[in-house]
Amino acid sequence: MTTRPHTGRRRNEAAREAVLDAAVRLFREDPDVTVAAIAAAAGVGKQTLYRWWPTKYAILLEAFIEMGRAVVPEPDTGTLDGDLTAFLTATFTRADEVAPLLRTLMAEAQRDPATLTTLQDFTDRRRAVLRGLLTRHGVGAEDAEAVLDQAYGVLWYRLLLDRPALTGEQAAAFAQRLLRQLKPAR
Amino acid sequence: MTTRPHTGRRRNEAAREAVLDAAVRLFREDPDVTVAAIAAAAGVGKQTLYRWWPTKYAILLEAFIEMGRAVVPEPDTGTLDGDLTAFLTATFTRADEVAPLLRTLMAEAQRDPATLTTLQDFTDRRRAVLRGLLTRHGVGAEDAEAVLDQAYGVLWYRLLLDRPALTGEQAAAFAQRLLRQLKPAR
DNA sequence: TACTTATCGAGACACAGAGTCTCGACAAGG
DNA sequence: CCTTGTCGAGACTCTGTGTCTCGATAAGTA
Repeated sequence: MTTRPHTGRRRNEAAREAVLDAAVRLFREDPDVTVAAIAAAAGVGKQTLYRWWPTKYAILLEAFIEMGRAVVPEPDTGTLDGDLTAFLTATFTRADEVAPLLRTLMAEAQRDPATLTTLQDFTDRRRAVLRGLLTRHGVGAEDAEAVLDQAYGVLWYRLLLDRPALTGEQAAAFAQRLLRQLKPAR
Repeated sequence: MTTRPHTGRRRNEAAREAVLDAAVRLFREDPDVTVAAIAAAAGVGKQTLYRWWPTKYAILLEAFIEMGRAVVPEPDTGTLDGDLTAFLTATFTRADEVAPLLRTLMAEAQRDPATLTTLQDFTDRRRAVLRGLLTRHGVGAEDAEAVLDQAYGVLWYRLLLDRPALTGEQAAAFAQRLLRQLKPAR
C-alpha cells in the first residue's frame, strides 16, 4: 500500500509552537490548567489541540522533550571523578527550573499508561547519557546500573516530595559517595 | 473557651471501617475510582464521606497509614550489616503489594498540598525508623541522611516508573553498596 | 482559474464526576 | 420527650473533557 500524497492545507507550525509555549507557561503555575485555557492563551481553537494531541499532558510532554534536547550535559574532564561530579552538579542544580513540569508529568504517568511509556523513554535516554559516561571510564555494568538508580532515584525522590534539590556542594559529595561504593575489583 | 460536651448521634465506626476498606480495595484496581463508587461499595451515602474526609485521596491516605502501622520492620541482628540488609530486603520485597496505592497517593500529592504534607509526614516516619537503625550502630548524621535519600529514592523511583521492585538478593547487594560508601572515618 | 482536501479559530453541545443540599429516619444524651 | 448530630439516599449545580459543526482559509491538482 503506497501512501497517498498529501493534499489540503498544511499544519500551522506557528500555532504548534504557540501551543507548546502556552502549555509550558501555564503548567508551570498551575498543574490543573484546563485545555480551554491553553487554547485561549495560544490563540487557538480547542479542536486544534485535540487534532494533534490526545491530552493536555501529551502537549506538555512534547514541549518538555523538545526543551530537554538542548540541555543534556556531557562533561569530558578526563577522569571518572571529574565527569561524574560535573554531571551530577549540573543535573541537580538545574532540576529546580523544571521541577513543576516534571512533577506534573510524573503524576499523570501514574494514571495514564501512554504518558508513563513516554516518560519512561525520556528517563531511559537520560540514563543512557550517564551510563555512557560511566562505562567510558570502565565502570562495570552492574555498578553502573546501581549508580543510575541511585542518582536518578534521589533526584526524583526529593523532587516529588518537594524537598530542595541538592546544591552544587551536596551533589559533589554525592558523587564521591557513589564512587566509593563501586566494586573494589575494578 | 471550654469545649461543649458532645450531643447527638455518634459516628458510626462500622461505616468508617467499611469506607476505608472499600477505598483501598477499589483504588487498588483503578486510580480513578469515583467517590460515588466508594460510597456505594461501602454501603454508605456520599455525604457521609464528605462529612469526614475532604477528598477520596484523604480516605485512601488514612486507610494506608492505619495499614502501615502494623508493618514497620525493625530488625535487631546485632550488626549494622545484618540490620540494614534485613530492613532493606523487607522493605523492597513488600513494596509490590502496596505499589498501586503509593503511586496514586504520590500522584495526588503533586496537585494537592494537603496530601503532600500528609505524605511527607508518612515518609518522614519511615525515614525515622531507618535513621534510628543507622545511628544506633554509630553511623554519622551526614552519612545517615545520604543513605536515607538513596534507599527511599531508589524505592520510589522504581515504583513510580513501574520498574520491578528489587528482589531480596538485589536489596541485599544494595545494602552492601550503601555500607561501602560510608565515610571511612567512622 | 476552478476544484479538492485538510487545516484553521470559534463556539455549541453532550457527558462525567466533584461537591452541595435536602429529606426522613435514627441514635444518643438531657 | 426534646435537642442534636449522624445515617443512607438522591436530587441538584458546577466545572472540565471531549465531540461536533460551522464558515474561512491555505495548499495542491486539473
